[in-house]
Amino acid sequence: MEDANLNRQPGDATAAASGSPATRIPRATLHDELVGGLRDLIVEGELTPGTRVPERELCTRFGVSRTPLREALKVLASEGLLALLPNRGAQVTGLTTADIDEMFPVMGALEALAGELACARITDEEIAEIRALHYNMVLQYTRRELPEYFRLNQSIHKRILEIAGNATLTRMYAGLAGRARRARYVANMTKARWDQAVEEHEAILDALAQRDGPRLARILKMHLQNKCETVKESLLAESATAPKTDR
Amino acid sequence: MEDANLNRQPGDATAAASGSPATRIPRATLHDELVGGLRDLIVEGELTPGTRVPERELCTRFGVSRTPLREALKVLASEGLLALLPNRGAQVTGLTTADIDEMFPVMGALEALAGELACARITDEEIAEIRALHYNMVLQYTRRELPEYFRLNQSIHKRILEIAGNATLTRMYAGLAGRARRARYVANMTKARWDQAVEEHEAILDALAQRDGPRLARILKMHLQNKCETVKESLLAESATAPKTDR
DNA sequence: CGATTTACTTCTGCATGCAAAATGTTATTG
DNA sequence: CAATAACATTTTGCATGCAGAAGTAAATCG
Repeated sequence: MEDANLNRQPGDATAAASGSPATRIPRATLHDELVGGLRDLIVEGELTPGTRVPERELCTRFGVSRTPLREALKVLASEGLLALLPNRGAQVTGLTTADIDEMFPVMGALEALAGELACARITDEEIAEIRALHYNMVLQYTRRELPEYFRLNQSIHKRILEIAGNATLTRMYAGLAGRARRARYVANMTKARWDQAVEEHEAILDALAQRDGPRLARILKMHLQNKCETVKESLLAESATAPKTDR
Repeated sequence: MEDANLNRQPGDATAAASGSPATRIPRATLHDELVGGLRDLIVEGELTPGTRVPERELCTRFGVSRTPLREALKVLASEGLLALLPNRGAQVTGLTTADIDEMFPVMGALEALAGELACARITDEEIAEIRALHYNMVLQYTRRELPEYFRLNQSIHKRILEIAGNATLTRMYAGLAGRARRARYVANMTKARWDQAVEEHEAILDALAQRDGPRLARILKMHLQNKCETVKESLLAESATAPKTDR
């Protein structure tokens, strides 16, 4: 139906200028495309927190006019990824440790709920699926393949959310996780933290396999608490090496 | 029906500075004003679910052009209050019992977290404040003053959220509560449900006063479960009397 | 010289314009 | 007379235009 290339009619649609990681997933509508594309730019860190969002530049980048782009900015602002300064445009919000301290307890509560719901609904096949993901993840852990480990880790959490079968829950969690992901803490995770995370994931798998909802909820809540600490450590370490202006 | 024309004047639009604690605060920017105004129209039920949102009409109503109005529509769509149909504009989303079944467990998890956090932070003065709200609410209950009861009820829940001191949590909860409020179940609440709610609120006050976080969490979770049933009953009753077009 | 004022250049926020799609209405056909 | 076709009208989605605010560079003054 639509080209991944977003060329609009008038003459000036300057396609991808400098090397951008690009957005490969074409959404249904231009609006969704822009929201997704911009969100990626923010999460990937291509737009620096604290700096003004270059509206015109992004227009040429995506090959659209300001109207749809600004619509996307408003949406992202409502998600908390941007801050709208009156007469001063949009600004990427930074992640402070205070933000992390707020977000992770909420994510913990949501994941705990997801765990409980999932235990009540999970099929044997799904348990097997999670188990496969888990041991693949453990494999990457032993190989010290951080990126792949991280990807599988995410998959497991995402799959539990899906199994919980609550779209609202999934959406709320995704919103928070999207914001939290900006911290990109993986790079700074210590060995001890990594060991701990894997251990907790063993317990998660176990509780799931036994369909012990309350236990899984407790484990997940704790798991998120530890993740919170990991992210904060990473954030502090990063701000120590690269003292950027945040917010 | 009243006109909500917001006249804009350049240079004058800056916020009403000197901190006046007015109950009705006009939002700082036009964008926020529109988002809030439209959200009210939806929650109040003035825009019927399932029907197309009359873009042009709303423009004249609010006295703005389509650009800022459409920006607001996109935001409300991202909140789930509207659905965007490609080339067919926006449509107010209806609340099905399935939606309710999804939303209330999430709200329960969030309120439970809020209760735990609040117990750890609440001051004696705040306990006294909640107690005052509570017994005022009970008074309205004995008077069968449903609207005022409902308002105070909301105040208590909101206050607990505030005391929890987690802005992210408050925002997420507010988003869900805003959507749920469209059910306007108050009118259809049975006496039994009302009695039960007041009883549970006694327990809430008690747990708060004792700063028993885990207990408060349990109570709130249960409280929300019951609220979920109440809302669904009301929704079914309403759809039986007024069988409108769904979605 | 540093600080302020002034002139100029973006940039933001909103209004308007326009082509394509959707919708509504009348005409036509079997 | 139901169904379809042809046309007119409205609506949507995006581009563009424009006044005013914010930012920037030059000029003036102490």
